[in-house]
This record gives sequence, C-alpha cells and structure tokens, in this order.
Amino acid sequence: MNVMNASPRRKELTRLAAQLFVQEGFDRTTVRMLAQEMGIKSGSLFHHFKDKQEILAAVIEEGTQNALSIAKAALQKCDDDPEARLHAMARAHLETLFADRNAHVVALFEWRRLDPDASAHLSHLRDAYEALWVDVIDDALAAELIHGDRFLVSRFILGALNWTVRWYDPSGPRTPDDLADELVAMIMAR
Amino acid sequence: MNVMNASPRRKELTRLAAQLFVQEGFDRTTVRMLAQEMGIKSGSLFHHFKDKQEILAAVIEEGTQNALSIAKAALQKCDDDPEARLHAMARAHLETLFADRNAHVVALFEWRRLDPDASAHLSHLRDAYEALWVDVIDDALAAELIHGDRFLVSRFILGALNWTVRWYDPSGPRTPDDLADELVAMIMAR
DNA sequence: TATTTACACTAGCGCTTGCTTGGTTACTTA
DNA sequence: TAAGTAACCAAGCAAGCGCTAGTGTAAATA
Repeated sequence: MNVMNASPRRKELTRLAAQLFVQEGFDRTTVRMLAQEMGIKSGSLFHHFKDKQEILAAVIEEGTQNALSIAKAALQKCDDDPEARLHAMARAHLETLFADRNAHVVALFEWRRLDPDASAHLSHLRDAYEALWVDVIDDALAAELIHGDRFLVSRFILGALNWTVRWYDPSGPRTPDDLADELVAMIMAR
Repeated sequence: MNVMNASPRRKELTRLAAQLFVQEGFDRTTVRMLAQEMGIKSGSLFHHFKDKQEILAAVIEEGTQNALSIAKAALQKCDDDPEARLHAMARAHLETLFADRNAHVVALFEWRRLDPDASAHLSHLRDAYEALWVDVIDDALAAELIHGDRFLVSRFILGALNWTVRWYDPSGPRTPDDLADELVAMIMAR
C-alpha cells in the first residue's frame, strides 16, 4: 500500500472514485463498483488505499487543495481594490467548483462520512480556505461595498455559491464567471 | 400494512425516522436502528411502511406539505405590496425550515435516494412550492426592489436560505426572522 | 544475476443488510 | 360473545458488504 503518496495512478483512481461517489453517494458505492470502474478487482483496490474511508479522504483533500491554491492565485493576481478582490474570489470559487465538480460535490455533501481523524485533518484545509473569504468580505464591508453582519453576509454568499452545484448546467448559455458577476452585482450596495 | 394513511402512529414514526436520517444519513440508518428508536422490533416496522423507501418518502412528503401550506398562509396574510411579500416569503421559508428542520434536511440532502416513482410524485409538490417563490420574485423585479436575471436571482436566494441548515444555531442570538430580514436587506436595491 | 517493489489476481471470511414468514396479543365493533 | 383488525414479535433467509490472505508476475534496483 502507498502511504500518503500521490502517484499518478492513485490520482486517477481518486478521480474515478469522486465520479462514482457523486453518482451513487458514498455509502451506496461499493468497493466492487469502484474496482470495476477502475478496471481492477476489488481486492486490488486495497493496494492503493488502506480502506474505503481513505478514498473518500483522498477525494476531498484533492478538491480542497485545488480550491485553496486557485483562490490564492486569483487574489494575488489582482491589486488591493476591495471590489476587484470580491469579484476575483467569487469567480475563483465557481471556477474551482466546476473545474473539479465531482470532488467538490463530495466535499460538500459527503463530509460527514469522514471518520473523526480525517475530518480533523481536512477541517484545517477548509478553514484556511474560508479565512480567505472572511478577509475579502471584511474588506468589502469596510469599503461599504456591501452592508450587513459580516458573519451572516459570508454565510449567505457561500450558501448561494455552493448551492449552484445543485442547479448549474455548464452546457447552458451562462459561464461560471457570469454567475459570479451576477451574484456580486446582486449583493452590492448601489 | 396501512396503505397511504396518516395514522397518528405513523406520523410519530415518521418524525422519529426523520431525526435518525439526519443524524446518520438515510443509507446508514438501518431498519433495526429505526425500530429501536421507535420502541419496536425491526419486523414490526413493515407493518407501518411497505419498505425503507416508503419511510423516506413519508418524511419528505410531510415536510414539503408543511412548507407549502405555511408559505401560502403567509402570503395570504399580507397585502399585495411586493416588498412585504418578499419579506413574508423569506420568513416563511426559514420558519418552516427550522420548525421542521429534520424533515427538510432530509428533503434537501437525501432526495436522490428516492426511487423514481416517489421522486416524480414529490417533485410536483416541490414545484408547487417553488412556483410561489418565482411569483414573489417576479413581482419584486417588476417593482425594481431587486435587479438581475430572474432565474439566477431566485436560485441564489434559495441557495442562501437552504444553506442555513448547515450553520444556523437556533440557540444563538438570532431568530430565523432576523436571518430572513438580513438576507432581504442584502439583496435589495437601495 | 539476485532481490525488491508495484500491482494485480483468486477465493472467501465474518458480518450486516432489507425484508419475509408465521404466529400472538389487545382492542374494537357487530 | 364472536369476529375482525391493528400492532406487534421471534426467527431467520438470501444477498451483499468491507476487507484479508496468499499468490503470481513484470519491471526496477542492487
């Protein structure tokens, strides 16, 4: 078994697992289904992952790491203007969400299936990501771009953004950037 | 077995099932766990419900029916002012969401576990509820209380509201009405 | 060349799952 | 008082579950 490595093979298996977890849900996805999708037998799966839990953790870790680095890059690319940063953050959020949709759907809706250890470890990653948001929103409030309670405002924004995975159709006329811009327009004081 | 009835006993069992489904998730909730929570043996469960699926459907139906009638009542109580209607609808949404939290969490996050027949039946109920929202939002747009694409705006609002079940703590200082008012304030043009 | 490593296989163990069966008990109604 | 019915129970079946043990083999390493 590969301890905590990130071989290309394991990455590919993780990607396939994410897809199945979205289709069927974590609990209904059996190790036999996973193995078949990967083109191997169920026993062989445990050469790559210690147990089924570890596959879930790998999927979520992958997605959250990506989100974090994309958001950081997006924020660095724009100057200190609060409005630009708000736009950039919303765009980055939706960009990751749909570039890596399967992993994020799993992270959003199967988080509770993680065992306590994995959950604790991944919580730090998620907190680091949310800290970026808090920062951006605080600046927007200070600049009076938006109004309201900082806690509530950030929850509402993240809720609206995360919920998009339930209805957004990438083959439709709108791009993720369109969504981001429309949301920011909706909440900005005019 | 009781076919499609709503005996008090069955209603109570449905309530208990909703609680367990939230705690454990539908798939991880076994009929033995359900039975124990209800104070009966697992076999007896199937006197009240045809199968496990039917319990899930009962939970979701109960919650959605409540949401529909509360929203209708709230809208009838206020006059035709678009702003009042928007407030009323947001308040009604959160009122049901937390009065009947378990059922709604199940409806929001376990919907996909429904078999196709139950899903089709319950979709009509849900559509009826969402139609109320579309109506209210159209009026608000026409009155220029809010701006933007009607489709996107309604999705964002429902997303922000539904996501509250993931973070709202009823024992905290804020009431559901506070949340509703703050959200409406956030999206209203000033 | 000898040894290790990575990756896959077959076979199946021990357990849990949703659900069924056949029967009992307590209450209501004719 | 007899019949009917709603609610329950004990026992267990067949299928499916996660995971393990032991083995084979080709490529990389010493």
